[in-house]
Amino acid sequence: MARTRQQPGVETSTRILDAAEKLVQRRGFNGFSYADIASELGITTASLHYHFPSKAALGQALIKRYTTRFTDELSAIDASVPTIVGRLEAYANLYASVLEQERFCLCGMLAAEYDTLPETMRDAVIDFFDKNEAWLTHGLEFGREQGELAFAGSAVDEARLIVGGLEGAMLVARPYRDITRFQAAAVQLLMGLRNTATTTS
Amino acid sequence: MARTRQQPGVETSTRILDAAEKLVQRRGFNGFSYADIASELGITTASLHYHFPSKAALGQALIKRYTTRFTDELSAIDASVPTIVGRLEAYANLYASVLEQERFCLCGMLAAEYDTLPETMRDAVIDFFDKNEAWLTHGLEFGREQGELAFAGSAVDEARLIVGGLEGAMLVARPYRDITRFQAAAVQLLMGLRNTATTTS
DNA sequence: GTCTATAGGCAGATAGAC
DNA sequence: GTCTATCTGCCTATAGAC
Repeated sequence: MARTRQQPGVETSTRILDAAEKLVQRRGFNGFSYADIASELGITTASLHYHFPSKAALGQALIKRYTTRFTDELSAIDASVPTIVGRLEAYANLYASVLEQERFCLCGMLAAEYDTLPETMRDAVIDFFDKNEAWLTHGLEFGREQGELAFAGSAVDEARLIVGGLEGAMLVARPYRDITRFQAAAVQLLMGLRNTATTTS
Repeated sequence: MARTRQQPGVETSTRILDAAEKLVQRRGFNGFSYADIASELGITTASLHYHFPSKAALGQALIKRYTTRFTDELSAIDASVPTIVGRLEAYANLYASVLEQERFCLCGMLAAEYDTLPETMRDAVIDFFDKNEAWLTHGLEFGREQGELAFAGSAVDEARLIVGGLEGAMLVARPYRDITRFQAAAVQLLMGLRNTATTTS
């Protein structure tokens, strides 16, 4: 019915993942069916099973691709943004761009549904959060050593506060359809980290 | 099968709401069925429809009861805890007690599933967050006037940061089955509000 | 790779007896 | 209020033709 325009050069498996990703981020893993993807792509559900034999397999592939894309973007930030404050802002903007598409973080959504997920998907969700936490922790430690940042507790706790804070801000902002709620929270979470004591020009 | 022990004095509708509430908080509104409630209570799904004609009606009743109970607890905090810092700690403990039962906030879960919910449930979810925000905003403003609290931005923004921060901390802590992740985030969110400049004995 | 056809199960919901 | 019986529809998944 509401089929998207054909993209001749794109692999069918990629188009399936794109459609499924959007559906999970908006409706949850338990809130969509193979029929939803099929109607959007103009193929049958039987064809979907050729590419992804089970919904669990599709879900696992979804998280894996999402995590890879995300960590690639983190590497790109490291390579292009010199300051830690700038990197943290770029990190928050990754979340903001998801919200702008009227979606929730894929793994935030799956964290809510965690109890109902197959084991392989659970492990992949944890892996996503572990990698977020590791990247942030490293950046925060480095920023504090450099004197660019200042915060009271441990870098890990600060990293977890940021991940949870951004996920929660997205979660609550979405029903209100108000991106400024997220933006305000992101600013507050990151502003307090700036070291205002020392001289960094 | 896994039927809970009979509670002779408790209304059936109450027992239905209790079972459904637990299921939604653990598995989501799209992650449970009438059959789940029926087997837990030892009655049939047809009986459930006598008490709640549709799943949407059950969901709406669920949120309404949850919100009422929550606001009652907020009133009890106001009546029994003198300091604003103490009230905020008690507020965070409401969330912590949910997590201790291996559950997610009912409305946090429904916020994730928001796009799939019937209209009446959506409005009730928004109402829950509005009431949280209003109570916090009032407390924060009062605390700042009294000199007990100190924070840079507006009270509303600070309130929204706290709601989102606690919801997100719960969301991420649950897959890890690690309550300390939530506790650490809660402490960090509230600690920074203390006014360390003036004299409050 | 994609299709038709279909299996087998579970979903929410209703009618009507007790 | 709770039951049995049943409806209709949707779900994931498979077999086998093209």
